[in-house]
Amino acid sequence: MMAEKHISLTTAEWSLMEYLWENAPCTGREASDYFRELNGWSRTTTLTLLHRAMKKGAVLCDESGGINTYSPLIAREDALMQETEAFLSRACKGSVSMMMSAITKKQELSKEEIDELYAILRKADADRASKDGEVGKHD
Amino acid sequence: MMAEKHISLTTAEWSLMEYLWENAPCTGREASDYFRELNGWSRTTTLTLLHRAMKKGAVLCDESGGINTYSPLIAREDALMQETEAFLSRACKGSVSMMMSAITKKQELSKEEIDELYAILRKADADRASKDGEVGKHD
DNA sequence: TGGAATTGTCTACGGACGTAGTCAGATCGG
DNA sequence: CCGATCTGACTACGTCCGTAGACAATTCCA
Repeated sequence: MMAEKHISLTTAEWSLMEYLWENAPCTGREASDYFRELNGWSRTTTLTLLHRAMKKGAVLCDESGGINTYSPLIAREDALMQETEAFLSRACKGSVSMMMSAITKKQELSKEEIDELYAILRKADADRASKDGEVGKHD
Repeated sequence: MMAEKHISLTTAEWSLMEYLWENAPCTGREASDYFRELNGWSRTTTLTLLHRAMKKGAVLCDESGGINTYSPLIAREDALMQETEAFLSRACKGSVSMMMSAITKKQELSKEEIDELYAILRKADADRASKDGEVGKHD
């Protein structure tokens, strides 16, 4: 398997990628129209971002037709994991609980969110247990 | 209380602050020695970082003695919350669970970590519940 | 007290980023 | 086929960041 390159996205690039992830292959025009609406970016700003993302290997450009179309080359999940890792090591000494602690202090989590988090944890726990061959049980 | 300014720290600054948070008031010499060991930074690099952090309002410099001493002006917790917020909105559309999901997929959480996370969640849950019940208690 | 060592300030430089203008080449409507 | 558009590549510029050298000011030892 290819060695997943470490591609780190800037804030503007996250915005861009977010659009690409949801709007499959799109033309520069479509993207720039969207971001003109959303952020007031000029057409070339969007194009520049698109190019830089290509250079980073985050975006693919199909030049076959008369008009280029762009698509994401990396999965949202991968980008997010990479970003999360960077964040954790930069600000939390790699400690997940330290971060969660900060989050729960800062934000009012809704009951739904808390429930979701429990579910995620249970799954993580199960995965860990099965891997270790243990029988972990939490609820 | 004063309106906590939004101070965002760069990676190098996090490193610096981390040192300050643990080594109370320290001299430039102490800090630069530490970072020369740790990262190979030259003395002026550390000093520059210290100054920039001061300009941002993250660090305080006491110039009373013959030698300046530096201390953090912001709490680790505050910096972390601000950073977390930025991260959440940049890469997770503000969704905590999306982030946790990414984390659990990426890292192998240890049993201890998972337990800690449960504890944090339970506390958040309790806080939320009590708040819904007893309205009107603010300081 | 004078030179040596320490400390502090100022300036710098390359690269990344956000933002965007310019202009040439491709394309479309008539 | 030709001008009006649209598209894309290239260049630009101010700012931040990581990194650090140069040099001035201060302090210390003999």
